[in-house]
Amino acid sequence: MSKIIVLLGQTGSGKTEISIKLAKKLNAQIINSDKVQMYKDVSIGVSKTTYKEMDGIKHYLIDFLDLDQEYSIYDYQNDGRKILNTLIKNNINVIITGGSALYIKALLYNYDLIANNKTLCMYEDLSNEELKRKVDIINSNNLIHVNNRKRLVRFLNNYHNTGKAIINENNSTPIYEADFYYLDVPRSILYNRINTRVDNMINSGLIDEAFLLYNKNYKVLDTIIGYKELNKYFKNEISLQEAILLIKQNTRKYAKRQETFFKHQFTNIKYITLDYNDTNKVINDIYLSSL
RNA sequence: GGAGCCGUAGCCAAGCGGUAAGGCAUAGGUCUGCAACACCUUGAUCGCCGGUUCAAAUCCGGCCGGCUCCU
Repeated sequence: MSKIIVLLGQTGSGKTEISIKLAKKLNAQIINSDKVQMYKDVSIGVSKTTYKEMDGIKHYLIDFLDLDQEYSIYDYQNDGRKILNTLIKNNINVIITGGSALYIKALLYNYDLIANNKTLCMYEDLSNEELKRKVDIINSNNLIHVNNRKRLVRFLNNYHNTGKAIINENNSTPIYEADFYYLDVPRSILYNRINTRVDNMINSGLIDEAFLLYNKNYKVLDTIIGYKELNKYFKNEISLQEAILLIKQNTRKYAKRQETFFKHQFTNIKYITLDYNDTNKVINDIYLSSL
């Protein structure tokens, strides 16, 4: 019977290396669950796992999307489950790793997602208060904050597309049996790693990579850390120094959000303390605990 | 040596006599669809000393520190 291991960890925690070494040990294959790693043409800024780093381990759902291609969490759920089912059928162990927790949830839990559930109406003529009132009428138990316009709009679109007033119900039943591991790294160490990683990205040519893509005007690039800040620099809105500091800061903030979200969403997590001087120990710990 | 301006939380900054706006950062948190998103919560007694006043970050004097100009 194949095992499913979910390797959680903040950006910069070292998931990639651990996942590949673990895959070798478990004879497993890897499904990527990081939204930005799915895109082609961005590599330095997203720390895309290179072919060399993969070291012969089969990876799925990585480096396959065009930057202007639409791909929703619904698509991911579908594609991911197909792959997962095939691997299970063939008795192959699988490791799921990546920073997009919501994608992992949608993949492994009973999330009812509907195809083509697009945001058709932005409700630009309504104030936050008016939007909130509309949402309250449809579902008085919703916990969406008045100021969270993006979520309010999404709720209303969702309702009109599906007729469902979804509020976080029935989403915590797992469909697949999986073990969750969280690479626990002390805040100060993680932040140092993040800061030096950004410096390394710059030294490895991130500016050139970003500039090339900047000229092609892909909209997603204004949402991806590393590219959105450099875009501001290319537009002469900030200096290079400011852009670099912003990249570091935004990455740290993202890591912080990941931490709260992982801990909040996945209740059966096993925490693994990471010692960077001895990563083999971590791999061994996970390996033994997964048997 | 003289003249002027300035000194408010880690940073930026409002207030100009009635008991410290706001923004950013930090920290904590929320979360079913563009999720590396969006949102919530979070702090000081105002350079120091003295004076005036019922009351001073706000007025006066001295000192310290910074900036600009003049000789």
